[in-house]
Amino acid sequence: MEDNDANSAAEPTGCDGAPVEVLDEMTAVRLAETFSVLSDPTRVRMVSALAERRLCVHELAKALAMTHSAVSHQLATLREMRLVAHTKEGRHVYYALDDDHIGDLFAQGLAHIRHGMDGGIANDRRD
Amino acid sequence: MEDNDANSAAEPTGCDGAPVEVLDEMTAVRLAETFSVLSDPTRVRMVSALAERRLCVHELAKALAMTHSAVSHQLATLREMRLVAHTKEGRHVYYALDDDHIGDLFAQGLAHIRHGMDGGIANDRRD
DNA sequence: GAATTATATGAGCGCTCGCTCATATATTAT
DNA sequence: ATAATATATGAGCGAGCGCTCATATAATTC
Repeated sequence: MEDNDANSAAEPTGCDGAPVEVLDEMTAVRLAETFSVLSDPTRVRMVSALAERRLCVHELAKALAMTHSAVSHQLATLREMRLVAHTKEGRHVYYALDDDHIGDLFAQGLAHIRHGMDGGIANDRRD
Repeated sequence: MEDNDANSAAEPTGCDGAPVEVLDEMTAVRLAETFSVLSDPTRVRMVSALAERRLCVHELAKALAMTHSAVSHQLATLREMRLVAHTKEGRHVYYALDDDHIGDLFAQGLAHIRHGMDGGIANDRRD
């Protein structure tokens, strides 16, 4: 094995050459947590509904065709992440989006999906 | 509190009034799938590295301090989602980002996390 | 040829996640 | 007070995910 060459095997592309810069773990975790909010269809639809106007649990459950419990659990998660604000009025509790990141990411993701995407192929599903 | 009939109870805030617009299920699923890519710290760091330049599995594994197997599995997932392109050169396989959505979302999410919640410029990487 | 390097992949394990179910609490109506 | 409505929450289950381990394939070197 003549390791006199700069490369070991096939390409002079510097496979082990320059150091690779990777996002630090802490930031990666925080980013992942942020994106995790929209990584579930139910939460995506919740955010889409709450982006329109504030809603109580009952409305949300009805709109999403889900049980109150399931909706309440998801809202609790969003609340713990401080992404929604809740206001109690009578026996209703109204929830509203209270974080700009999520709204922005949702809007950008939606725009990307709805528009022509990268390659210019309008029709999808090709495998 | 004038029309005191079918309306349930507490608030005339239109709790059951106007219909709630929710994103359709198919779009919600596609959005969730897109965001799922960045919902894991490992993939976030992979994308951050691949956003810089193309890398082979070996480099990626080294940069992320992970086994080749784990990296290869994740790359397979990204490949199936058509988010990365792979090029075989000799015995190396180089991977590169091949989807604008992911890069954009990554950049925006990172900007939000780093700068609080302003417009979203910033294309800074680690260090 | 055999050995080494680079990557891919199936199986399996532990963990997390989202849901249902049951129950608890709070508010309003009767 | 009792009932009905509205929401919250713990427990638990099934599914999915990310990793490791073992093995397979391909290219390169000896």
